[in-house]
Amino acid sequence: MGRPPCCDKVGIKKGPWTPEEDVVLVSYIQENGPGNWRSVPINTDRSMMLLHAGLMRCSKSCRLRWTNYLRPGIKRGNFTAHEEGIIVHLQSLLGNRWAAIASYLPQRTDNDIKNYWNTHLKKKLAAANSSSSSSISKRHAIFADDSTTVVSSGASKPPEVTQMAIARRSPFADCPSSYASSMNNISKLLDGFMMKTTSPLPPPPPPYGDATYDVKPAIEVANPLTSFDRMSGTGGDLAFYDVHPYQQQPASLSFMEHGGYVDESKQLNQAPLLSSIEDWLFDEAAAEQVADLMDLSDGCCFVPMMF
DNA sequence: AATAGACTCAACCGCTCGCAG
DNA sequence: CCTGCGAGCGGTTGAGTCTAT
Repeated sequence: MGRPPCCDKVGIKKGPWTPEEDVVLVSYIQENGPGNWRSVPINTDRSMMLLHAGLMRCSKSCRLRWTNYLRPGIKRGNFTAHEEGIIVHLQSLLGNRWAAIASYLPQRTDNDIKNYWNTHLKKKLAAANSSSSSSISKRHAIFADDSTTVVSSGASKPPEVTQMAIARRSPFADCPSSYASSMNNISKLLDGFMMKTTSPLPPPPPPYGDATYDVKPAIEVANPLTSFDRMSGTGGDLAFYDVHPYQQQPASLSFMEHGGYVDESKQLNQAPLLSSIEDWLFDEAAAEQVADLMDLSDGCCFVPMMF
């Protein structure tokens, strides 16, 4: 079962992406838009090879790189206590459906959330569980097994319905504006790339959590990525994500037109239907219990509309 | 200072889903 | 309805980094 891997082709590069490759991919997406992986230039070969301007990567790898790293609006670095609470809350509800969880935190990628869960939150919850059998776990029977995929709190509604409601309630309109868009990261990256043409050693990309990496730099006029503002519609202020569930007001659609978050936009058009489990999801008391369980009170910024 | 072990996270792999022909 | 293909998802891996000894 399953199809042969798309990257078996001889000559297709694998492994870490170089800044040069990022630039090539970004340039390509600037021209063709994200999500058009099917329509990437195919060089006489019907395989999924992206052979654009010398980028020898398969489309799968390109898509992953774009969605997990280069996509505009991605927040990188430390997860806030608020985000942790949301993730724990949603994981208990949806199980390891990281894409669904990520749809509620559009600035985080499913990969990022998955990694963070596996490396941080799982341990936190395990420690909390071992120390005390909390009321939250009793109430919802959710933290006993990390691989839980079905919530045992009596939800009869299909997960996708729940997802829709979750997506409708995106709290992003309330998110602080301190998020760094990956556009800025790319801008930095491009700076490095361009400097490379004049200096032998471009500055290495700052490490995770580096404040300078997250602080919005001035995007140089000469930077080809400046047009990302137009493409993404964010204008650098993440207006794209400003989707209030009840306003039903489409955010900037230019990015969606290129295939970004189409699912969410579809979901937003669904009629609101709140099950009891969804009520629980947004139940303030439940969230507080999660926060207590995880001891997330320090610097916590639970958004009032959420919790 | 050197080394081993633990940790992190970007990227890959295998699979399913959905659509087009 | 069947088949093939691209997109997307979740699990896993392994190289790089950090920390403890």
